[in-house]
Amino acid sequence: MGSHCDHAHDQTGLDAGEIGRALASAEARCVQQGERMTAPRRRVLELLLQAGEAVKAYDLIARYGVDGVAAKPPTVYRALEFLEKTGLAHRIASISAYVACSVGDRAHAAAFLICDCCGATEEVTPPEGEALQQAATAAGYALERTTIEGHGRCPACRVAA
Amino acid sequence: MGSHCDHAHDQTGLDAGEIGRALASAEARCVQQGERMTAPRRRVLELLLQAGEAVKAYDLIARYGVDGVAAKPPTVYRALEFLEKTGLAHRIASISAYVACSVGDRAHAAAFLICDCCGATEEVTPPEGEALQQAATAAGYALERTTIEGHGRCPACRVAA
DNA sequence: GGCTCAAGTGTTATGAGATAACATCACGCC
DNA sequence: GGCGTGATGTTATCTCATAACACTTGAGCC
Repeated sequence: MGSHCDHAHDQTGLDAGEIGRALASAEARCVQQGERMTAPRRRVLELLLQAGEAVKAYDLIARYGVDGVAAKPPTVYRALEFLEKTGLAHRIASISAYVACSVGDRAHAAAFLICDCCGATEEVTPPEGEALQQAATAAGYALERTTIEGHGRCPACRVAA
Repeated sequence: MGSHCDHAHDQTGLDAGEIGRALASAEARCVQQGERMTAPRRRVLELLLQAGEAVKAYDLIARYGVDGVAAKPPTVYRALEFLEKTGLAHRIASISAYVACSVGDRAHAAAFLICDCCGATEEVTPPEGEALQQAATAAGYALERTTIEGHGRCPACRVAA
């Protein structure tokens, strides 16, 4: 699952216990915000947590059913929309993929480092935030959300190959 | 062309003379770099310059033929790939659209401000891409390219509505 | 000139990503 | 228990992008 190159990488996915705790915590956050953590939303978040890396929407669709039965696209896209809105997941526009949020926070701006070799993703607190905000202010723009994504090679892929 | 909201905006497209000069300059750059500015590449760049804002690939496909005849998708996508490679155009990932480069430079990193109201786009020099570069270095990543896009409301759309 | 080969183009077909529309269901509220 | 809102299931379709392959063009070479 998720190795696009031929050299070894650290396992990034969470174990079952960690996933259980993350799901419980996510559910608590939802309740606190007056949102509902329904079955499809929980299932999609679970799949994202299990993957531990960015996942394509149609991969989530394919993995959705416990018995290998695929979901219908809107089921997954609606869940993703919800998870994004509540800050539990993010869309990575430059690769059209989705990833579970790795900071325990509520809805927030995010930035990513993406390895073009193995597909690993790392969420970083948006370092450009302030600089981009300044450019926006200078141009008279009222900034509402940002897409900040850096592509390159992760430590493991730099060493290998 | 390109007004998504009902209030007035400044015209952003270039006039015919400016487009002609921009095309000539682009061609000169290509020759200098040992690249060829062929007919489909010139036509797609012309369409981007005429639009003066971000354009969807299939809008370019539809507008490609002088007599309203659409191009075939690969024709336009290949031209876009070339224009991006040479720094004459950029893809804006968060809205799956393309825009002519507004800086006379050769291939370079770019950042954008995008108005969610009217679709206007403004290219800004990547606000000290150093911040993201620093985060990458700290995480051990070798950064190769960046996607930096800010969404919000342009000056005109802030005033109106 | 004429050869050769790499880069570019035309064309068909298909793969991948995402959403519109509408019927039905589940839950909180009074 | 009835009502209304939000969520879900389902079908169909739309948008975005590329694979594959045949053909053409143009620069460099002899």
